[in-house]
Amino acid sequence: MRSIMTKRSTKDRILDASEALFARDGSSGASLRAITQRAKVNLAAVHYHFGSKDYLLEAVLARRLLPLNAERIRSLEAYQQKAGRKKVRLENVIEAMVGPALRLSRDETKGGRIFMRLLGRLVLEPDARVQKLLTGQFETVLKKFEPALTAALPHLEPQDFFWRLHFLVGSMAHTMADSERIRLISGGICDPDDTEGTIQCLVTFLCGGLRAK
Amino acid sequence: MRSIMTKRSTKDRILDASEALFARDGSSGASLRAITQRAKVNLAAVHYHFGSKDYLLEAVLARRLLPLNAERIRSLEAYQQKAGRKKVRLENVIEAMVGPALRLSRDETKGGRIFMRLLGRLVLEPDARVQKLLTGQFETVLKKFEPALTAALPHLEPQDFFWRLHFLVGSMAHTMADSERIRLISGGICDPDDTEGTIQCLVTFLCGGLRAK
DNA sequence: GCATAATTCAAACAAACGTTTGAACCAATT
DNA sequence: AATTGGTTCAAACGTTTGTTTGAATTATGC
Repeated sequence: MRSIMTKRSTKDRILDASEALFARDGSSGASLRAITQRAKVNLAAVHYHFGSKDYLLEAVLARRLLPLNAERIRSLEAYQQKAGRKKVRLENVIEAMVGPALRLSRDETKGGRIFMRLLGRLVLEPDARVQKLLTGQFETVLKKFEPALTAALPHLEPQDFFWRLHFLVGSMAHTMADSERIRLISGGICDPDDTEGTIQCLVTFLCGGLRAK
Repeated sequence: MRSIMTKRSTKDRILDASEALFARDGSSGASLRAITQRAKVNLAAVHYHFGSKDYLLEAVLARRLLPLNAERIRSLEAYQQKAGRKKVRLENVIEAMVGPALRLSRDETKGGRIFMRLLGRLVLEPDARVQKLLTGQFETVLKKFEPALTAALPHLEPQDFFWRLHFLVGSMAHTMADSERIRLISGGICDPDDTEGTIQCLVTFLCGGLRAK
């Protein structure tokens, strides 16, 4: 089996269906019955493979988030190596931060905007377990990026530094999570499917904001 | 009645409790039983006064959103009047856009961060009725702001213009909705309770980003 | 103070929820 | 061929859900 007609496993089918329905209906709005029906899987399979609905949500997150953050760090290290003993340009640091995330958010074979919409929703969900998982992930990334960022922005006071980092996260999250509204509001002028164009546009905006005044 | 010991009406008590629980648990996670219990009101009162859970959510939104957008437009018009026949500075246009929203998000007597958290959650909820209400509100505001914005950013091509507007919304929404994480991540350096400081910091960042390149 | 309307109340409704159970199935090992 | 361990299945568990009902209560107009 699984040679050419690669039939996805029960676990994967549940993860895919959960990702889609958690994103569309929220973590409490999506029912296990709807999920298992979409996955063409028995209702009890969720508890057999994941233990509970909460653990299922955790698994959905971990599947995408761990590779994403690994890729961010890998990308930053590549820029650092290319820069040698010089410091990395701000544009490159920001690209390493938002590029992988935006590429993931546009890669439909890896959840794409579906997962990003879910992520956007969960950021504001005060469920303790989810919050711990998310902020833990973010702090891991921040730890790696902070030296390069402060080096590229030497004149920025700590207070402004963190605030602007906060604004950065907002722009990035909003762009990842909500990719169709921009098309609507711009009257079709902006194309969120042009991933690299979007990234470049976002990086320019963010660097302008970070360097301001 | 209602002279000094101003006892809030059943309707208002329901709205307040709904706002809090919709924000904390999501629009499907918050149950009418939890809401009516918090409001110290009979379960059937929701259907008597609002018709259904969906209409209740609409009422919760309308109560804050209509005055907010009116205030934004009022503020922009005040800057326009002060500028006379000269064009309004970008900083002032942006302040008129994000200032009222951030002040509302910090005004606990008017829902404050509770309402903003709810708003942040609903932006990503694809429920048709909610989406129509939200984008309708935003377009009303955008119609009023677009001339002043393009005048203040004459060198920006339409595509960049709309993208950066999109990024602006993201930063603003994230700052309004999630006011405690910044304190945590900055290690206490940033104080989201300093509303005017936050606004100024955000305006600086956004103007830098909008003017970039 | 009576009649009429507006509001509140406890109780019940069917439907949907997450979770559990125990038997059935299937692929491999002995 | 029998046995084992992992997996799937239909059915049921007890709660909780949004909503409805009809009577009780309170406020309003005359």
